[in-house]
Amino acid sequence: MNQQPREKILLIALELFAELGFERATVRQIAKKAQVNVSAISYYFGDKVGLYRAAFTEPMGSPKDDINLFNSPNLSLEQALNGLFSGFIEPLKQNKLVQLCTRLHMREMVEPTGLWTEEIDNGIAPHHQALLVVLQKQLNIKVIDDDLQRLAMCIVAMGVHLFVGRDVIEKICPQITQDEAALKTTQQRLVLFAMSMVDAEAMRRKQQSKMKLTK
Amino acid sequence: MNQQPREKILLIALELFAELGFERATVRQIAKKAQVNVSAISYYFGDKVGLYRAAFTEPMGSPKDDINLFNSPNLSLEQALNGLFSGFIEPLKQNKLVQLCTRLHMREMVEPTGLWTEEIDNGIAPHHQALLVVLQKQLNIKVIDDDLQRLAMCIVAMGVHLFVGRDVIEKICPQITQDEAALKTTQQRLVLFAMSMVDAEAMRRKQQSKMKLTK
DNA sequence: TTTTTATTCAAACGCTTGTTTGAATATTTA
DNA sequence: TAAATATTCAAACAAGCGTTTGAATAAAAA
Repeated sequence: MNQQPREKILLIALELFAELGFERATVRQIAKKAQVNVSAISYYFGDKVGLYRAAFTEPMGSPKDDINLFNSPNLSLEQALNGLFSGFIEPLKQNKLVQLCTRLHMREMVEPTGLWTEEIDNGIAPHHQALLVVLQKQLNIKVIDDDLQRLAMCIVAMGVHLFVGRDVIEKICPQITQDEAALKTTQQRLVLFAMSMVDAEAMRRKQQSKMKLTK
Repeated sequence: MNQQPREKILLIALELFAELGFERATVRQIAKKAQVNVSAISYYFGDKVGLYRAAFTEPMGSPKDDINLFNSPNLSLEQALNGLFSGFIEPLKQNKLVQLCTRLHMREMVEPTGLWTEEIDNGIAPHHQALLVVLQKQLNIKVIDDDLQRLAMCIVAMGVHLFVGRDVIEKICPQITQDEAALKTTQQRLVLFAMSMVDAEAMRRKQQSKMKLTK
């Protein structure tokens, strides 16, 4: 019976950290809701930071697999973008735990506790790099330049906004994420828009090089 | 000499609230940095919440003017989008105070204290509505539907991401927002991408209605 | 069973928080 | 100048925080 209270604390902590943030969520509150004594937290996790770290790290499986969703060499641009955006869309329809995890991660963006910089290095930066390579291939560019960075950033922005702008979306247009059908359509639109952006960038580069030649 | 200490407290509070958030920024810290006694805060603002409210509200002028940047009836789509995105880009190059205000506002998105919902109603929703009307005109649509909402949301997402994704941008591609020239180019790209998205949506609608006819 | 280990618990600790107090000082008003 | 008002200040307050304690209890090992 070692696992039971520890896991219970961990889940409740995840909930409260995600909902309230690190400071607002108190250890007494967590202990009470998890129906354990306050000291159980120190007992199992050392201190509050240790608990936060565990809640932030443990529930999520290793995220190394899903990078292949848009990284595989023989993927079309549309397939790659679908893989990219499904990474944003899927959590929105999956179980509560995943939602809590993502919410906690989003929280780290504005309220960095230090784990966020690790997350950028280990999670986001590789993803972004993979996307850059996909776009680089698609646009047939030799070196990754600032404009490609801009394109990539704008593409991921649409996915990120589904989480970060959740409050706004729920107030202004909750329909677009309310159920699985709506989310599916939303994903299709994201892919469509991203592809149109890639096209626009390709066109712009063509015109730019033409301008250089005539000059 | 009534104004001096009050304004000083207000500015320091804005800085610390923006940097640390409401909880982490303590009144003692604010008082010390503003070189006033702790009780001066209660004296001028009642309590910490009152100070936060003042720091959140007072420094920003009324935002009713800039909605016309993309709302005026005789604007082209490109002009309207330029107006929209300049609202995101300008703060990034303007003085520190505006940056602090926007950072504080962004903070409210993830760490809502209640002022955020007001902000959505009074600031964001009207802007979004205005954008919807612009897009509606451009696409020649009778009623605003979910897909138009998706388009609008994706467009603003690119602007929002410049603030929300600041940490990521500064780690992965700081060049795209580092100086005024880079920001100018970034704004141009945002407009370009947004227009391509509008085009894509127009095309999609055309094909969709064609599909319906043939069916 | 006895011993050892693991877990729970109420209580307390030290610290920081936001806020208040009441006297001291500066400023304005009469 | 004298009275009244506005502002500053060090000190204290109660409350909540994360954490620790040491005894009580449960579980496992001998």
